[in-house]
Amino acid sequence: MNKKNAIERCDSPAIHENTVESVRGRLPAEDALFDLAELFKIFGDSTRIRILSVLFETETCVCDIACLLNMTQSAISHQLRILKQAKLVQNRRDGKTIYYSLADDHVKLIFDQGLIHITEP
Amino acid sequence: MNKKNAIERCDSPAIHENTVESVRGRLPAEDALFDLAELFKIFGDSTRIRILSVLFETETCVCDIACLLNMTQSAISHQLRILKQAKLVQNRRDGKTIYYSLADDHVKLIFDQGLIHITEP
DNA sequence: AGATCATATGATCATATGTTCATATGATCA
DNA sequence: TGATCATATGAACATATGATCATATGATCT
Repeated sequence: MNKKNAIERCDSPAIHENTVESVRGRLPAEDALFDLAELFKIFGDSTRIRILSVLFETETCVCDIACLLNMTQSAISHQLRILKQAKLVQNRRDGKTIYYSLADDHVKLIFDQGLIHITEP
Repeated sequence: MNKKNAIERCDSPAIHENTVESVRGRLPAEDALFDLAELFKIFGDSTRIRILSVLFETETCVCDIACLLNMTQSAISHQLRILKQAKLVQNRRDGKTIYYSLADDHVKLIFDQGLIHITEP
């Protein structure tokens, strides 16, 4: 077995070539993993998590969310924008007021799955 | 009703006092929400997600992970440290080699729940 | 013991991210 | 129409974060 057969794609050549090759074939697509990381990134901020936990209860306007979380309207608005771009929330206008609500049932499922991990010993 | 009864905890006074007060009582504890955001923050990075997706297949040593992901040993080691501190992975030593594996079944459940959201229309 | 291998870690640096401030937009009401 | 209210947004700034580089640690083998 000469050097050409060794896996040398990186500075740390694999120790277990068989394992590496086997696992490589079963990994999810890079794109999916990237998108998944992006999704969790959205959940990975206290402000956004708190906003979502408010919206789990009821649709809420920007102003009320700001009040509930004791933050500025601007900060909340910026984060709502991110949540909306990620399609986790949606909104509707009623006169001057804009109400935000969850876009999706998955959101709560993901949230709850995380909560289980947090609360269990 | 005088001003003292109005909710003025922030620069954006609530429009719907009843809703705000009602929701306030039902929100999860601040600590839990903070921890939850911290948890999702761990998942919110491509490298860590890719590492986890490797470990879903089999326990793997640092070197092999680096090879699989085409990254340096150091970068992987740093991220494994973060995953371990978050108790998402564990490790065992076998001679010079250190094998990492999932610490918890929840990890895959959270991962999969996110994947559902990604893959569904 | 010395050399080597696998991994860990501290410092550094560039980039990403969240909040603030000022201001813009868009709708309602007098 | 002008004033006001609710929300959105751009710029600026401070902090957080991830990769790299150099080096340390810890185990194995001769």
